[in-house]
Amino acid sequence: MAGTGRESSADENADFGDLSDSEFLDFSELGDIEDLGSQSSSSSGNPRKEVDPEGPWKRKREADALTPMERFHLRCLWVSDLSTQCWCEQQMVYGKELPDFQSTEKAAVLGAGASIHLARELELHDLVNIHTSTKEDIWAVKLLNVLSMVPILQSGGTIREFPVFGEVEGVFLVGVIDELHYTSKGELELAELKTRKRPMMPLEAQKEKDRFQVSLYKCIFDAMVRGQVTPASLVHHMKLSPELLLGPQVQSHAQQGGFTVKSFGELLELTFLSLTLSDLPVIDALKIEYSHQETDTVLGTEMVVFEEKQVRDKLQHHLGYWTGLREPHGVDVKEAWKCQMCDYAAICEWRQNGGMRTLTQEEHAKKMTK
DNA sequence: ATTGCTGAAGGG
Repeated sequence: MAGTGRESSADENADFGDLSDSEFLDFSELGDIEDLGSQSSSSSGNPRKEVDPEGPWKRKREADALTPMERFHLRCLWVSDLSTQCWCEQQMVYGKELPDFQSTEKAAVLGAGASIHLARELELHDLVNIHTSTKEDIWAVKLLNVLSMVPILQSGGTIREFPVFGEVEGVFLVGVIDELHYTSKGELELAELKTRKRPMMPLEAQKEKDRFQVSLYKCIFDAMVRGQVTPASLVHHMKLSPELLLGPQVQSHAQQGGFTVKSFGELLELTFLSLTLSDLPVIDALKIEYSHQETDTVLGTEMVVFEEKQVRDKLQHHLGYWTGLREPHGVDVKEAWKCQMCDYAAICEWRQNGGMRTLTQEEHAKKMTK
C-alpha cells in the first residue's frame, strides 16, 4: 500500500528491487511525475530565481504583499514542515527558499533514517508503482491507501505509513503516520520511530519538536474518523475536481482492492464513508521510540501526553507566519546552539540582523519596567 | 491560465 517510490527514484530503492508487486499490497503510490522531479533536481544549487524579468522593484513589492502560503504556492502545509518550524522557524523558511542547500552530512543521516523507515514499512506491505497524471490521481492513490488500511485497523491489526489530511485551525494539513497499532489494553496507539546517528537520547528541544509532530497527527487523524474532514473540504483546499475520471492504472488498482470507481469524487465519497462508518477510535496513546541507526538499539521511549489546548495554541502561533500575520523568527538566544549545526547559519539574516540580540534587549527592557 | 506548478518525512 503506501507506496513511496516514484519511478524516477528507482535507484534509491535498488536494494529492494526484487520485491514483487504482490497481491498483498493492496495499493500503492505513485507515478511518474517525471517533469516535476527533473525540474526540482536539475537546478543543482543554482537558483533560477535570480532571473528577474520584471525588475527588482516590482518583484520585491509583490513578494511583500504575498503571504508565505501564496509566495510558496502552497495549498496545504506538511506536518513535517510545522515540526521543523518548531525547531527553528527561520531555518524552515530557508529550507523552502533554498531546498538544494543542505549539507551532504545531513543528507546522509536523513537518508539512513529514511531507509530504515522504508525497511520497516516493507515488513507490513509491499509497494506498487502506479502511474498518475493528475493531482486527482495522486490524491486517489492516497485515498486507496487509506481504504486498504482502515479494515486492518478495524480488525485490530497494525498499519504503517497511514496518510492523514484535514483542516486544522483553518489550514489544510497533510502528513503520514508512521505506525498505528493496539496496545495490550486495547488502546489505539500511534508509534513514531526516530532514528539517531549518535547513540544518545535527544535534547529537550528535539523531544519537544517530536511531541508536537505526533500531536498534530492525532489532531488530524481524530478529525478524519470523526467525520470532520469532509470530501468538500479536501476538494476545496486542494482545488480538486471530483468529476474528473481517474487514470487507468488508478482505476485498475482500485478494482483490485474491490472498489469500482471511475471518478475521483466517487472514490472520495467511498473513503469518507469507510473512515466514518468503520467505528474507528480516536488515538489514545502517543509513543515515540528513539533508536540508534547503526546498531538498531532502542535508546529510549517517550510517551507523549496530548494537551490539546497547548498543541492548538502552538499551531496557531506557527500558522501566524504562514498566513502573513508576522515575520519569521529565528531562535531565541538561549537556543543559539542550534545554529552550530544549521546549514544556513552563514547566510542567516536573523543572526546577521541580531535578531537574538534584539530579543535580549526586549527582555532587558521588560525587566527594567518591573 | 498576464498561468501552470507540490510525495512527506528524513535528523539535529
